[in-house]
Amino acid sequence: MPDARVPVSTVVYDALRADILSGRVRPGDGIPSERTLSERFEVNRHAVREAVKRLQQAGLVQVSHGGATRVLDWRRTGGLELLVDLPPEDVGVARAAYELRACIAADVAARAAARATDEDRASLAARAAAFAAAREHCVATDGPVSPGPALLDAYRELWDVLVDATGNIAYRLAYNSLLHGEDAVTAVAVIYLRDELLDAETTDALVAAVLDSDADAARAAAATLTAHTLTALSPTEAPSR
Amino acid sequence: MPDARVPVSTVVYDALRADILSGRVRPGDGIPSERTLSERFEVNRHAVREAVKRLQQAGLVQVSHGGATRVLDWRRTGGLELLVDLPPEDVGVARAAYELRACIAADVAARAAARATDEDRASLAARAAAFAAAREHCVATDGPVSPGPALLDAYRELWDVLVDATGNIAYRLAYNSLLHGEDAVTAVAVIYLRDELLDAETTDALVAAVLDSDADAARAAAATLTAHTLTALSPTEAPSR
DNA sequence: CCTTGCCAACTGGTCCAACCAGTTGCTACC
DNA sequence: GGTAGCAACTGGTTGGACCAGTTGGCAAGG
Repeated sequence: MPDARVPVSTVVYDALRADILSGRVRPGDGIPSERTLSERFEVNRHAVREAVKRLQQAGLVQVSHGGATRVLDWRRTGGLELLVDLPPEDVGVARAAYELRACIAADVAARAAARATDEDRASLAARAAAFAAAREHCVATDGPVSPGPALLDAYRELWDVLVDATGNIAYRLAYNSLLHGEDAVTAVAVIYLRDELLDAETTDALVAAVLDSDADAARAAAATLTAHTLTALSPTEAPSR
Repeated sequence: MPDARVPVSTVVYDALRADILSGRVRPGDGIPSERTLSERFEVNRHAVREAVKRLQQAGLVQVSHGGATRVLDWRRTGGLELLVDLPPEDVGVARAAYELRACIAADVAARAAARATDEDRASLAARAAAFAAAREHCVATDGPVSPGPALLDAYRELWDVLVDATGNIAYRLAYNSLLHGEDAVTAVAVIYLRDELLDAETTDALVAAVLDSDADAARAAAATLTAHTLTALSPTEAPSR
């Protein structure tokens, strides 16, 4: 049994973050004082302080010396890294995330096609081959119904190269934010991404377009691929706000 | 004179973060022990711990009990919120950020046109009027050469409404990440955004398209607007990676 | 009565000192 | 020479104390 020692400050952080993101405490509310929290969680005040520092770093609370620590409106002050902390059971959140991914992916494909270096193209070809092999193996082993995590990993590595090939650090960081913690939802991600992962034809077209420096074709292929997943996520409904 | 008291933990955090983001310490390197750092910065170990917690939260370091704290490759592990912490003098970073913004803005415009509620449309009309008024005032006061921060604020509020109208929390958070700390660079942002801020015709077309639920026209208008700024940021060069 | 000023009781910020709990590497024993 | 174990690191946690801002009520003055 993995003991999975979790630092007490992390316990406090997770609890407070969950209270804020779930709306149990509302923006403008004050959170209890550090001394009160340290009693409530039965930990030392220093641990509480470390947790509060992290909340502050995440843009969830505003701390003021002498005054109360207030909860901020994370929809206004939070950064993209909060996305993976939102309640994963909310399919609206998932759709929102994949819409953003679709938007960025199309641009990434186009810019990768326009800017990829020879080195990038070589990496892309290698990853594409690995992905194709994984797909073959997956279809042969699991059948076409349920692609495994291995295929998803190979697909991610493919996009990894594309993102790097854009030479744009902002795309890179946004991509990181969208992926962080996705390991926790890999199981469900595979379901949503099924059609996208198994569309070999369009994937090949995407790779070919990038290798051929055809930005428009690359963008179109990326759009087609991501559309599969958006369709899988209740296409007719707008995501919850 | 504003004393601008900065908590010591923030001083340590800023120093360590700068060392990492600037590359003075490389991924895989170990950072000095907490006790060493507390001596070096002449602060208490708890202050160092709070700083390290924030570094950990930002995805810049990996802490392991008993072992050394190692620097991570922030280009792989960092989130979008790091973007505004990157050296602002690097024009490549600015171009990367505005490319991402352009990508998202086009999608935001299209989805806002498709999904805006009557309430959203009313807000949009109000903000559009306020922006137009600010532009008139700006041109009359400062001349067409240098739009002031007030115009930029009005423009941001306009986009604020559009982002909310998409009903997509991911767009909202990404938008937040792109704006955070931009106040620090408002002066330079105004220069880059000049042509975009003063293109009244296209701005009006964008608002009209959203009010008219014309997603394609909204996307096109947004693309035209953001293209102005990308052109201002050395259009012929790819951003530095 | 109302205003004004001060002080006490909060809040967070910082420090010291100690100990617990993992990791690492050298050393001394087998 | 191999290995068990001890020491000397590392981070994790605790307690207590004090400094430094903010807040609100209470009392003295108008």
